[in-house]
Amino acid sequence: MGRGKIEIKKIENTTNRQVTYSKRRTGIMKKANELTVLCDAEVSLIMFSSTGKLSEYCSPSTDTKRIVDRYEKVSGINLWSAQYEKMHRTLNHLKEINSNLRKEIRNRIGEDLDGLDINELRGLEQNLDETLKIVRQRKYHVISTQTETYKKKLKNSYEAHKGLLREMEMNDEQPIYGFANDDPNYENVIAVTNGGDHVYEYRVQPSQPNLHRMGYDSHDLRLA
Amino acid sequence: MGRGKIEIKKIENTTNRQVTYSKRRTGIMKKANELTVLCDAEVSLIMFSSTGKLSEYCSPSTDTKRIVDRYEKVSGINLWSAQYEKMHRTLNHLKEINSNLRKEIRNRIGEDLDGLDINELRGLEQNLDETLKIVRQRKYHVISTQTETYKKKLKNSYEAHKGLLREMEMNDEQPIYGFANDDPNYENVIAVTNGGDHVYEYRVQPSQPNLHRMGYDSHDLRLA
DNA sequence: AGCTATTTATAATG
DNA sequence: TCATTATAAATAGCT
Repeated sequence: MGRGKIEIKKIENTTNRQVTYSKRRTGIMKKANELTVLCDAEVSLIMFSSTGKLSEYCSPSTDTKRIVDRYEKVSGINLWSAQYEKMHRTLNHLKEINSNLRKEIRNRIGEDLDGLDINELRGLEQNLDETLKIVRQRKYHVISTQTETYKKKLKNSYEAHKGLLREMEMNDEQPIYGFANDDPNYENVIAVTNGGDHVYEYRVQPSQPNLHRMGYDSHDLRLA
Repeated sequence: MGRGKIEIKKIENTTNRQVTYSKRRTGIMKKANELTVLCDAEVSLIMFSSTGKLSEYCSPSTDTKRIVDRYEKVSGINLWSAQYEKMHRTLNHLKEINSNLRKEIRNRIGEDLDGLDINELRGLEQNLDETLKIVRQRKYHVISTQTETYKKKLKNSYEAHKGLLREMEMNDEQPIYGFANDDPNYENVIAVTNGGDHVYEYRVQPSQPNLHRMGYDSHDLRLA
């Protein structure tokens, strides 16, 4: 429909193409609107020119989002909402799990115990008792491992020192620095480093037990 | 463009409207395709007739989802993906929290202690110790409350019995059933009910401490 | 669904 | 980009 018939294939002349795009874009939008009004239809028309420019028509009674939603439902083609729904369910599931986890932790720091019956309380008590034993075991293990390390370091230090002294004695036969005897009891030195168990028991005791002020980090128990 | 000019307003005759819809639908889809080919454009056209029937055109080089995604990006109008992105971030955040909560619970049941340093172990130990005290306190409170209730019930029972006996005595002056004396020690009866603390301490001891087999429910600690 | 008179869209041009 | 116009294309009314 014009001064001459044209073949339907890409217009290679850029200017020409853009002019044609502009004219036909207007035309198709007019057609879309006429379809909407005459036939009581809902139409969504989205166009990108070859330069990337966006043009849009949508029936005034609705909006693009609703059309696309309806399109998804009717076509069964799954653009987003199914994924979205699934994610939403996952999200709520996770929230519930987290809420339960927080509740359990609260119980395990001695809060919200009112909801537990006598059997649950007994179970929790025994459980805490067992855990306490395990934690103490672990603590003693760590302490003794550290102590062994210190002992070895100190022993190495002593051996090195003794070696240096011998070297000096060999050089001028006049020892100046050295231990009082040849068999120094470095176990005694270590005893000070090791101290006693009470050293490790030192803690600030808040009047209200509050994990957040303590060395062992508790995660925020409020709901996210 | 037809035998007569028509006004652009809703066609009230249903048959007529549907015929016109069908014709113009074909027309606009042809236009959309011509625009795509001639001008190298991307076009998405979604139509719903007044009867709810869906028709669609989309440029062959792409698909509706990609067009709508691009539409969202370019227009800044937020149909799905922004919400989707936001939800995705929330989901990951929740997963992280979940993981941390599980880790904390594992620590609090004596697992995965290898990752904790000596200070954290000490904190955890003290914390568990305090919680244990609170739980025991709560347990004793529940036990004594229950005991009080039992005492009251038993006392009421006894009073009722005594009342009945008096009634019978008044009726035939020949008591048949009754307590051995007028001041029965129902405290003794209760002592059996109450038992001792050891009664409540009864628990199965699994060789490997495992919360799942125990009375106090622990939530599944695997990642969801 | 076809036909065709007529309207409408638009290609070429200025 | 805008206006004009000759012509192609779309389609309203009819069968």
